[in-house]
Amino acid sequence: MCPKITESHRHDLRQRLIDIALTSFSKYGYDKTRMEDIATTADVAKGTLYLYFKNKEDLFTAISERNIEKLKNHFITIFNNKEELISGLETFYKQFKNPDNKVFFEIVAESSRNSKLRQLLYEHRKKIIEMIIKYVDLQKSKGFLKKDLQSKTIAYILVAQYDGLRINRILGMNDEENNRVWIELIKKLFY
Amino acid sequence: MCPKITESHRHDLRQRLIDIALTSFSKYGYDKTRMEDIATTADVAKGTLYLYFKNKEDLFTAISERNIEKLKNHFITIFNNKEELISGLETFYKQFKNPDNKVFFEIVAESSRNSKLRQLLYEHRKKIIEMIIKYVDLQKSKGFLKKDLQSKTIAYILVAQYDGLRINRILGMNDEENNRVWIELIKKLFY
Amino acid sequence: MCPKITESHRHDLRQRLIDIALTSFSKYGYDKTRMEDIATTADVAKGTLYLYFKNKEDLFTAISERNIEKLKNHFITIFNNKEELISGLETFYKQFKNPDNKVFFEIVAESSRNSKLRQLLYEHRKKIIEMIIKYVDLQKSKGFLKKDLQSKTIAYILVAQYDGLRINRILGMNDEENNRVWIELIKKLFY
Amino acid sequence: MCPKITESHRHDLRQRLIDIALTSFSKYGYDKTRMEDIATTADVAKGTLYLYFKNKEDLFTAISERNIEKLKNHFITIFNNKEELISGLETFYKQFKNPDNKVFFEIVAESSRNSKLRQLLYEHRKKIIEMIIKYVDLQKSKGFLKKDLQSKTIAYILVAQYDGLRINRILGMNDEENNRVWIELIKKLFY
DNA sequence: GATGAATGAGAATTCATTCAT
DNA sequence: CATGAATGAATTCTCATTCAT
Repeated sequence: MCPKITESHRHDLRQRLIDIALTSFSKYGYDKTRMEDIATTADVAKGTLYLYFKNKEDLFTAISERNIEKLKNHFITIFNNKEELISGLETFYKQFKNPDNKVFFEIVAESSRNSKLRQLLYEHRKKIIEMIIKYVDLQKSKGFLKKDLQSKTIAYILVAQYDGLRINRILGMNDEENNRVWIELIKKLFY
Repeated sequence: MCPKITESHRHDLRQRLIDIALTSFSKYGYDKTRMEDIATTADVAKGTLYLYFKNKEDLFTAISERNIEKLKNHFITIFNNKEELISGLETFYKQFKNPDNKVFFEIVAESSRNSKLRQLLYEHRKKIIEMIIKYVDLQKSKGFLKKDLQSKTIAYILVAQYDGLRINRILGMNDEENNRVWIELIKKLFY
Repeated sequence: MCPKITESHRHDLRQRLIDIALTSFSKYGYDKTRMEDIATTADVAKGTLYLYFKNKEDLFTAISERNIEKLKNHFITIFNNKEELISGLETFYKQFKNPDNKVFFEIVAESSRNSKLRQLLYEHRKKIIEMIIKYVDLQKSKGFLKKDLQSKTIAYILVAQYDGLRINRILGMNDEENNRVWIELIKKLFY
Repeated sequence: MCPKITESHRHDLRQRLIDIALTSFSKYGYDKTRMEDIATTADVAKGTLYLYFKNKEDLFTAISERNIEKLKNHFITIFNNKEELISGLETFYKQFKNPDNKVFFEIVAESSRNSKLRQLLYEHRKKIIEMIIKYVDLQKSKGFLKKDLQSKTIAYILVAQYDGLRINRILGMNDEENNRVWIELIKKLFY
C-alpha cells in the first residue's frame, strides 16, 4: 500500500549498513572485518546483509563508491561556489580527521587488482580534475590568479598533493604542518 | 668456512623469499596471497617459510621494510649525489613502472592499524624529507635555487606529490602526463 | 458458492505447486531445489508454499505420492482394461520419456531412510502387483496365456524389470533396445 | 627414504575415508551427511578430508566409483568362472544385504544430472552386459542353455531385473520372495 | 635444517522457515 | 489469505601454522 515507505526504508537501511561497514573496514581492514560483526553492529542478522549486498566484495564496492563520492564532494566544497579560496581550506583540514581516510588506501590497493573499482576511481578523479580546471579558469579570467601554469597542471598537482598529505596524516605526521604545506602550495600555484 | 656459506645462504634465501612474497602480495593482495604459493614459487616447503619468518604478518613486515627501503633509495638516487636535478627525473618515471607501487598502498592501509609499521613508515619518511632538505639547502647555498619557500616545505610537497602521482599511475592515468606534472612542479618550486 | 470456488482453487493451486516442485526436484534434485525457486516459478510468495505444505519434506512427500500414483496409473493403463497386451506396450515407451523418472530414484533412495515414505512405496507396489496378478489370472482363465509361471512371479518380474529399464534410460542406454527387451520379456513370460 | 610406505599409507587412508563416507552416505543420504562427521568418524581433521578429495562432490564421485566397481565385481562372481550357474545365485542374495544398495539409487538419481557420473555408470553397465553375453554364449555353445533368446536380450533382462529387485529389497519386500523370483526368471531364460 | 601431512579455528554464504503487515 | 523481509542455524571449505620424520 505504501511502497514509498518500504522503498525509502530499504534505502535507509542500505545506507546505514554501508556506513557501519565503512567504519569497520576503516578500523580493521578488509580481511579482518567479519560480515557477522557488521551485522551485529547494525543489529540485523547476518543473512540480512546478503539481502542488500551480494557478497563481501560487493559490500566493499558499495563502500568504495560512497567513499569516492564523499571525496569528490569534499573537493566540490573546496573549489566550487567559492570566490575566496583560502577560506575554504579549513574544510580540507577537517577531512583529514575523517576515518574515511584509512579505507581510501585500501581502496587504492584493491583498485590495482580490480578493474571495475579502478575504473570507478579513475572516473571520479577525472571529474574532480575537470572541476578544478573549470574553477581555475574562472578565477584566471577574473584576473584573480596567475596564468603561468596550465590549469590542468594545477589540477593534477592539487589532487596528487592532497592524496600525498593524507598519507602523511595516516603516518601520524604533524597535521598543522600538513595543513601549512597545503596552503603554501596553493599560494605558490595561484598567486 | 662452512658456517659462513650457510650464513650467507640463509641471507640470500631470505631475500629471495621476500622478493617472491613481494611479487605475490603486489599481484593478489595480502589475504589472497597464500603462504603455500610463496613456498611453491620459491621451491621450498611451506614449513621452511616459518624458519625465516615467524608468521605471515612478520613476512609482511619484512616486505614493508624492503619496500620502504627501496622507496628511500629511489629518492636518494634522485636527490642525492646529483648536481643536476632534472636529469634525475627520468628515474622517477621508471619507478612508476615498478610493481612495488601496488603493495605500497596496502602497506599504508595496514599502517593505519599497525603502530609498528606506522612507526617504520614514519621514520623513513622523516629521513627522506631530511635528505631532501639537506639537498635543497645545498643547492640554495650554491645559488642554484630560489629561496622563497622553506626547504622543509619543498620537501613535504615533493614527497606528498610523489605519492599522489603513484596513485594516478595505479588508476591508469596517463603516465606522460604524470611525469610532465612532476617536472612542472619541480621547476615551479625550484627555479 | 464462494467457499466452493475457493476450495477448488486451493486444490488446484496445491496441484500446481506439486507439479512445479516435481519438475524442479527432477531437474536439480532434492537439496539443490530451493523453496524460493518453486514459489517464484509458481508466481506465489515463499510464505504461500507453507500454507500448502508444512515444510520442504512434506512437499517432497506430496511429490512422492503423486509420482507413485502416476506410476500406478501407468501400470493400470498397460494392464487394465486391455484384452490385447502388446498394443499397450507403446504406452510403456512413452513413460520412459517422462521426467518423473528421475525423481523416482531420489524417492527410492530417500525411502531407505524414511519409513513413512517406504511404507507408501511399499503399499503402492503391492497394489500394482495385485493388479497385474488379477490381470494375468484373467488372461490365463481365458486361455490367452501360458500357465507355467505363477501369476505372482510374473508380476514381480514385470515390476522389477520395469524399474531396471528405467535406470537404463536414465543412463542414456538406447531406448529402442530397452523397449525391445521389455517386449521380448513379456512374450517370453506370457506366450 | 621409503616413499612406498607413504604412498601405500596415502592409498589406505583414502580407501578408509571412502568406506566411512560410503557408510555415512548410505545411512543419511548425500545432503544430511556432513563432511565433519565423516572426518570425525575417520578420526582425522576436517581439513584432511580435503587433502584426499577436492570437495564433497568429488568424494561422492569416489564413492560412486567404488560402489559401481563392487557391483561389477558382484556380477563377475555370479557369471564368471562358473560352470554351474544356480549355485552362484546365493551370492546374489548376499549382495541384497549390503548397505551399498541404498547409496546406489542416490547415485542413479545424481547420474540423471551429472553427466560424468552418468558416463561412468553407463560404461560399467556396458561391461557387465558384455560379460554376461560372453558367459551366455559360452554356455550356449556347450549346449547347456536354450538358444531361443539373443544373449544380449538375456543380459539386458538380467541386469534390469537385478536392479529392480534391489528396489524391492529397499522397500522391505520379502527377500525370500525376491530371491525366488530371481531364480525363476533365470530358469525361464536359460533352461 | 627441511619437509609437507595433518590440523582445526575461522569465515562466508545459503536457505528453510517465520511472522508482522 | 498472501506476502516477502528478516532470521540464524547449519555447513562447506580455506589456509596459517605445527611438528613428527
